[in-house]
This record gives sequence, structure tokens and C-alpha cells, in this order.
Amino acid sequence: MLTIGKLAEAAGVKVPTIRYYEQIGLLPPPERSAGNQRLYGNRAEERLAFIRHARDLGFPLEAIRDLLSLSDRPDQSCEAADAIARAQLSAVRARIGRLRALEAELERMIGQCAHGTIADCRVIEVLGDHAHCAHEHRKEP
Amino acid sequence: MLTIGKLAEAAGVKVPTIRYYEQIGLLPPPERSAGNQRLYGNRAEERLAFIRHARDLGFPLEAIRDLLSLSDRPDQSCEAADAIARAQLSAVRARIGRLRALEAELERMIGQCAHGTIADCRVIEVLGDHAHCAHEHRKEP
DNA sequence: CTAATGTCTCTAGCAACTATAGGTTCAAGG
DNA sequence: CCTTGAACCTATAGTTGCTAGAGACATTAG
Ligand SMILES: [Zn+2]
Ligand SMILES: [Zn+2]
Ligand SMILES: [Zn+2]
Ligand SMILES: [Zn+2]
Repeated sequence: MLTIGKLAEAAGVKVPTIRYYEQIGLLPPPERSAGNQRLYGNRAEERLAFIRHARDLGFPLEAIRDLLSLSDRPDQSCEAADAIARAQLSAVRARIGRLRALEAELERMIGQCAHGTIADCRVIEVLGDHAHCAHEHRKEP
Repeated sequence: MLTIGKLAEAAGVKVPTIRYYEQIGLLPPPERSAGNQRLYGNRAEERLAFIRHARDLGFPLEAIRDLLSLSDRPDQSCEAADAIARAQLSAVRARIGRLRALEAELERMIGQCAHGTIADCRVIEVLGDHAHCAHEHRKEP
């Protein structure tokens, strides 16, 4: 049985994060000690590791909630789980695409600046020029 | 002179966003009509376009605040402005690097799944395996 | 003149935590 | 056995960058 601090350390998350996950129902309320402190067993540790890894991969908590409830029904087809993962993959790819456009524009504007005064700064100029860019850059959520 | 709605339309932002920018001091309080409605001139339109473009490039509002106050002093060296832009570029690159690692892992786990039952699902398995990955994937802010 | 928008202020909500305050419990050293 | 300090408890508020709603006033088209 682990205290919340030990569990946090083991899983690589902060203590308040665990309490937060409990509050929103991602982790079940654990046992308590005589003095009302949380005590976690193996199940909780695995569940938290699952959550953490999914978070590391960028899954939103709602998707993780769905994945967890799927993983509680091992006999069903994994199609729904795979669909969640594919959705996450395409979200990641969309973000990469957008960021690469930003990278290109930032590179260009930094590269073109002659590093003189603000009045001649290419960075300030490009930012202020509201018609300069043919590309659409929006909208990173 | 533009009303807030027209300005919003012209700049491609929502009306409450403009009020929000005013509230946090990114846009100065504009003139008001007899009936207390906001009226904006060219200066405000340009400033908002600047903000929007910088936001589109992913600059945080604090950085934009600094860029705006720099752009009000055209005689100074643009070094500070360029440094902000370089910081943003490296933040973007860091995000891209991390996302590409996520992309690779998501691809691998989706590709390896035989699409049977949850019990055999590679997606669920990889997420639950807290020691599977040699790579570090953390921490996208 | 009236009806339909548009605008005003203020408050609350989103994700996913993080930080603080003020109090309780636990483990170890003396 | 007792004290001290760390770790724990709850509850609330703050973070970022907006967005949505309520209820009241202003403007404009027909
Ligand atoms: Zn410059
Ligand atoms: Zn651009
Ligand atoms: Zn599968
Ligand atoms: Zn991994």
C-alpha cells in the first residue's frame, strides 16, 4: 500500500494531480488509513501509469476516460480503442503541420532581419503587415 | 471609426476577444460614442492586426505585450524583438520535435494492432505498459 | 415607432492542472 | 514518551486565452 506521495513519485506525477484525477472520476476513491489518508494498491498504480502514458502521448482526459472504460471490458472488439488512437494520431499530425508552417515563417522573418533599429526590424514589420502572408495560419487549439 | 463588431470582423477575431485584450491592457481603452459604445480608429485596427498575427504565429500574449512596447520605440535596436522571435522559434521547434516522437509511437502502436479484442489490443497494451518505452516523452506545455 | 440587431457589464466556464492556506497525521530522533 | 518536521487533508483560487451566457441599454432599418 502506497501513500499518495509514494504513488506520485512512482508514477512520475505530482500529488495534486492524483487528487485532481480522483475528483474528476478518472481514479476511483482509494482506501483510507485510520487517519484518513489515501492508500493505494497495485490496481491504482497501474491505472495511473496508464493515464500518465496516455497523457504523455497527448490524449485528452476525456479520451483517456473512454480508453479506461474500454479496457475494463476485455472481450469486446478493440475497434473503438483503435479509433481513439487514430483520432489522436491525426490530431498530432495536424498540429505538426501547423507548427511547421509557423516555423517556416518565423525562420524567414528572423533570417531577413538586418538587426538594426526597431523601425527597420523585419520581425516587427512582418507582424504588423496584415496582408503579407498568402498562407492561412490558424488555429492551434 | 469602427464599432467593436466591425473591428472584429475586419481583424478576424471575435468581439469578446477585443474586450478581453482591452481588459488585460493589450489594447488601450478606445473612445466611446454618446451611448457608451466603443469606437476604434486606424491605430487600434493596426494594433489588433499585429496582435492577431503574432497570436497566429503562436506568440504568447506576454511576448506580444513586449513586442508592442518595443514597436513604440522605433529608434532602439531591435535586438530584444529578435530575441523574442528566436525564443518563439525554438519553442515551436521543441514542440515539433516532441510531437514527432508522439506521432511515431502512435503510428507504431496502431500499426501493430491486429484489431481483435480489447484483451489483445496493442493500443491498450502499450498504454498500460509503463516500462515499454526507452524514449522520454514529456512535457508539452 | 417598433422590431431586430448590436453593444454594454458582469459572471462563469473550458482544459488540465498548480499553488496556496490553514489544519491534521505520521514517523523518527532524543 | 514526546516533540518536531515532513507529509497529508480539504477547500479555494490562479494559470492561459479566450468563449458563452444573462439582463439591460443603443442603434438602425423599415
Ligand atoms: Zn530585428
Ligand atoms: Zn503570416
Ligand atoms: Zn486494437
Ligand atoms: Zn511511450
